[in-house]
Amino acid sequence: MDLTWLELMSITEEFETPSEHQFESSSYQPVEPAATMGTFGISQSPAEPLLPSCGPGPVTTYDGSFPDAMPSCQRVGSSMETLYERPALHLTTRGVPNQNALQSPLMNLLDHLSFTGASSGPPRLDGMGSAQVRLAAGHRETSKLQSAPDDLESDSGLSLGSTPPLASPGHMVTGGAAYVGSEVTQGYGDREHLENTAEHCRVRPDLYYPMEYQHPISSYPYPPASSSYYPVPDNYPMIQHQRLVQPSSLKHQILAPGFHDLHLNGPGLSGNRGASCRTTYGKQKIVAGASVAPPRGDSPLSRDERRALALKIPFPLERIINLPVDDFNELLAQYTLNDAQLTLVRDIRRRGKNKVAAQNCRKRKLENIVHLEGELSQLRVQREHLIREGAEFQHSLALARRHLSDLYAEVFSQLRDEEGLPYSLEHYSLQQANDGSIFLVSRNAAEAGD
DNA sequence: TTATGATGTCATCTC
DNA sequence: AAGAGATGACATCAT
Repeated sequence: MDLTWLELMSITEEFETPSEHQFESSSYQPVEPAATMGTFGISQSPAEPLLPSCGPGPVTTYDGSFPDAMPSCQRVGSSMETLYERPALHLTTRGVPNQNALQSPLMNLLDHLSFTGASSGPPRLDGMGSAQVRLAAGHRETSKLQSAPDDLESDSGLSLGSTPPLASPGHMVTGGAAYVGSEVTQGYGDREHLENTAEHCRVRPDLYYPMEYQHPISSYPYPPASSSYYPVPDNYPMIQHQRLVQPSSLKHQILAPGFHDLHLNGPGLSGNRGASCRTTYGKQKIVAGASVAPPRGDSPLSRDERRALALKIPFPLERIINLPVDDFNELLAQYTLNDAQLTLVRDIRRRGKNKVAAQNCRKRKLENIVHLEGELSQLRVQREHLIREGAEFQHSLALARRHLSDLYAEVFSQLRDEEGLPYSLEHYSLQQANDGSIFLVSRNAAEAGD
């Protein structure tokens, strides 16, 4: 914007110093030097006060369409465009080199503002097969991964919908198999229970509700809000969505037991199972991640989710983040939480809100960039119009001067014949009285103060 | 291996 | 004073 403004200002400066560039070598030279070389001096600029009489009235010849934003320019251009001929092409295009020179950095600037939205494409999941094999067979490896410190894991935070889940049926199947293989042997063999668990955890994407896109599985029956980490928001309508796949199901199927157990049985009962969830996640993440990491938006558990799980936070993260402060405090009052839990809950709330704020901030930033890009385009159009009108103005001005010179020579010739003026034209200068009258004054008299 | 974009998080400011 | 939102800066991850 600043650059464009400077360009526009530079144009006005150009207009103020016209004859240095544009017309000094033009076809009007035989006449113009008469006015500029002191053949006769004009103590007041002759063009402006005399121009209205130079032609039979304004004739608008410019056929371009000007934007509304520049009416004054249009008026100038049309009023100055008198009976004289249209400007030559080399006049109207005079600004082009400047324009190009100035456009280049602007275009370079805009080149960085690419909104192609080129998606990175679906994640590669071809490594999941091997990951699954290892998940099913590698208990030793699992236990090794179990001990991985939490802080070494992703800092990706909550997945509240900022990243559109990427569909991967294979991903789902593999994840489900991994879950079944590891959890059935730990007491989750009941098929109905398993289905309920998977279904239960599919509710998790309702955390996406503040975002623009929604998950398709809202048709699944939501469990009571107090029984899941991922309840449906209180005021969130049940909307049928059209997505055909449920890309996050791997995460939820893998993680279902721990969460389900936590909230069905209350805190304190899910230790090993929660650990098995983390183990499964950790194994999937590390083993599969080496070659084919799961999509970021599909990461099994966020750091805060894992921490909440570890500290047995007895209510869902969604409520922690999205409840109004009064309701949130009321929620906290319903439970007896230790300091660590309270700190974690408040951190989760702060981070969750800030994450949404950051998303909004970035969205606004992009919108601002798009808006400024549009303004820049408009300014470019205006600039081109100004350049074109400036050239036409210069042309009209030159023609007016030429006309005035001819008129002046003609009048002087007439006066000299009628009044018997003793000197040639160059011995006189023009002076204008307060009433606008033009006087022919002898230079000698003028110098003498007469 | 490096560059780049997307996203989360923290610190800080403002309201 | 506390909470929430906005935003720059930085880290991390995926591509």
